[in-house]
Amino acid sequence: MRVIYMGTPDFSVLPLRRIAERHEVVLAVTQPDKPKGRGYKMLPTPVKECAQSLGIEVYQPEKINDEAVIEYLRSFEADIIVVAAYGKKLPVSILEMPKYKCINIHASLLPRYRGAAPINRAIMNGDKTGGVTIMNMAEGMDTGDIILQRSFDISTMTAGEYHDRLSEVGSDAVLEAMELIESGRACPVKQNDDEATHAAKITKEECLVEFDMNATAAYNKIRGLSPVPCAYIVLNGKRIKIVECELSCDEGEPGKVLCADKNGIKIAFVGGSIVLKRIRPEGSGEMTAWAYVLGHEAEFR
RNA sequence: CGCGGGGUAGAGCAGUCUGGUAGCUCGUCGGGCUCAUAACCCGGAGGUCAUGUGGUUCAAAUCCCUUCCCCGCAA
Repeated sequence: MRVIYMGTPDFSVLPLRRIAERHEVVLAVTQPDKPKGRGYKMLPTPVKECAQSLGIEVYQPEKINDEAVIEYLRSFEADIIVVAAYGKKLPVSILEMPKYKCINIHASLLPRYRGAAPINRAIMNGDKTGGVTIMNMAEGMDTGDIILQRSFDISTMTAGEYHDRLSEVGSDAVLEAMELIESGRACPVKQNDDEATHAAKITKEECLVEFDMNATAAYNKIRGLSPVPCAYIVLNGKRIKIVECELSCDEGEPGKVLCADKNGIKIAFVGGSIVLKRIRPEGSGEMTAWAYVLGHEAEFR
């Protein structure tokens, strides 16, 4: 099939590669480069980088809902448009454009976790099962009919691990869905809107983990925010991001450091405690919790 | 030139303000104690203090300047 692929972040890279192996990707649409990162350097989006390395033409319109842009897309005469975390809402004129319309890879088991941050939210809520959905795109946010879903256990994953797994599973699923569509065997199923939940964007304020919360909830929150944007605590006045931690049954006065040794830094929460394993102190890179203790002995005596 | 922190032994840090023999904890190597140990005791190795044949000085990790790299914030 002739495919137009639309996507932006890392999540969208693997599906693009896989699709390009089996189909003719005639254009990759991605967000414009923006000055970002330290020193406001202009950085290409991950999808742009990938597309260029594959020799696929890249298109980065500022505004997607624009007559000239839409005409340009139409000129490629694609059979299908595949969208994976593009980052902007598409107008109906694009959704209806190709013969096989637009399909989307969404990182949740719809109708749960429609919206911006399905991966993080699923882990933060302590879900046991997660997965990916391939659907026909509709006007509403992630409301399209479901072509197929793939689910798996996520009860011990971090958001980062879940993200990577979703990217793989999503790649296989989208190829399968494309086969179904091309052979006319796809039978999309309507979503049950009553079961829909919304996965709101993560705010910075949410990343602060306070000691008066339940230990299990804190554990889920930390996993759900790792490795980005990354949960943090304030210990001895310093912000410390938590990359990896474990749950422990030991109890104590919330906020108290129960022990700090080679296993990590154990801090009491409500109804249990959290053992910090790998952390990222402010102004410094990632290190083991024990290494941090060695360099800040006075604080842990 | 968006704001800020940092580069000192394999790891994490102190020392820099107030220049004057390079320190701490861990690891590592050797030895000891022990039924035994990740515990304890003794000893050792390991640094051109990121960079510059830079500036100031009798003397620079420390003060001034150059370049490179890393990180946090913000987007």
